[in-house]
Amino acid sequence: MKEKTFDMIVTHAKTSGFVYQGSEIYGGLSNSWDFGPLGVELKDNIKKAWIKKFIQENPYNVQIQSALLMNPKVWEASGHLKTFNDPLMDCRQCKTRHRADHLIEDFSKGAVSPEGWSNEEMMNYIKENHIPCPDCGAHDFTDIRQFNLMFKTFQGTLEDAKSTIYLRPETAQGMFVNFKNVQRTMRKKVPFGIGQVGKSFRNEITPGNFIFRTREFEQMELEFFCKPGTDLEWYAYWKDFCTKFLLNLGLHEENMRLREHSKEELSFYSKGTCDIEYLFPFGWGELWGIADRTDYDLTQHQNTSKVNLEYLDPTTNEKYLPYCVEPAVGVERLMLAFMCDAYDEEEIGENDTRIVMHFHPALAPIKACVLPLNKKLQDQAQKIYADLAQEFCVEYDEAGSIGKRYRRQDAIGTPFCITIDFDTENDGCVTVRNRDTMEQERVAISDLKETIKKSLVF
RNA sequence: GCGAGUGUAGUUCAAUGGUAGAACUUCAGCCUUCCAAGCUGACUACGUGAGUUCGAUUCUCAUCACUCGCUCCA
Repeated sequence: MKEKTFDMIVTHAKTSGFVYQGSEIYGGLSNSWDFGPLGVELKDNIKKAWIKKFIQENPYNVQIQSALLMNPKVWEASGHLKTFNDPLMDCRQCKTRHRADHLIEDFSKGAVSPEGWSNEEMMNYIKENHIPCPDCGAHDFTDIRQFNLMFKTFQGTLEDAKSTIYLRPETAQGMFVNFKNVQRTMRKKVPFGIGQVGKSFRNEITPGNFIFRTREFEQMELEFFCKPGTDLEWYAYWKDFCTKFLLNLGLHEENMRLREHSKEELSFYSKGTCDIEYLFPFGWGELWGIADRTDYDLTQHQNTSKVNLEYLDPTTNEKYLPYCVEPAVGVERLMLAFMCDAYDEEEIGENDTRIVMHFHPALAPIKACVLPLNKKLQDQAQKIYADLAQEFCVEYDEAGSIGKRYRRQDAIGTPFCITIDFDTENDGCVTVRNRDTMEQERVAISDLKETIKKSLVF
């Protein structure tokens, strides 16, 4: 096996129909990506897998789809308007960038907390105290510039401050504001979870690493509500659940690790957070964040909205705000991990290589490709193709030698190649060739669907 | 946003102050009875804009995009 680099994977994704650069014919748009036919299938399969395991097969959870545009009060309550807003300044000498509030905190060794200060106040403090650049020691900062990580837009046609709204920076708040609706209408008892798959937008200062960090991205989040005191149990449960989910879909264990956040690293609302990390070719990167958010979010919304969000436990008659454990993962990020994990460039024989994407069949964009050994067999082959296409995403290919067609499917991760030969008409069988083992097996046409179906279980 | 670098077919690479060659890919045809065969042919590129020049893909500037680093990352 050849060593795989990130470049190889990115190139392969771009040239084989998984991902295209966004708005490419206009010179692109910074860090935007379009998903090609195969990319959409892969992405959808990942989402379907998540929904299957987290919602459909799970007795506790239901899913919702909340609006991308929400009342701005939501972001006031969640803290996003405050903390998604960074005062940044550059050192003109060494060209490094710093957060003004961090400079003040660090300089005063925590004695001064600039929380709630205006930019002028921070700027004045930095000047009066001659705070140097921590990297080069110079006193030559640019003015503070405010970086808001939320995408702003306007509701209605009038662009004034009153109509300012934001694209959601996470899907989670949709679940919190609908906590009561779901609990009541679905007659849910704590513990229960609300999940959502949907797009979020963040004006990241530094996006990059292909589709790893983008400004527009899709999340799969679960907000799991439980009785205070049982949260740590559930926290452990979901950590384990997410890990197994990835392993069952074929992610290599040696490329995964669980990293518990240190106390200093924890978000202000969180009692415990851990990341499932994946070893990308560019290094370890966060894949799945599992956080014990306590009752922070429901408390915030209850206080801001003045709506009582307490849950009445029907067996004990206790009233309380449930605690919340949140496993949150980005779809594109997961997709990238699966692509990196599946990518392989195999050397077979002398001067012969093939690119293989070893996707789990449930994730593979194309489940099978139907190939007539010879063009004379196309009628039979097309019939089989049409039949399979009713249930699965399959392809038909009659161009080039059989070996070449096998390789084409290997490169996009198709688990099965179904070859129709001159015996097919007599014995009703076809050759099924396995992507991973390259082995061939005679299978009756009537058993094809079952063979494919079996492989999709995870 | 700042600093450094990069920008020629779909991909990987050439050449050149007088508008560009190839390999692979793709497509069509011939051939072909299970792992990138062969033959014939076809499509396709100097990121964009301006300047210098008789003439710019080549030089200059701007712009856009990408890569790396920094700040950020619920």
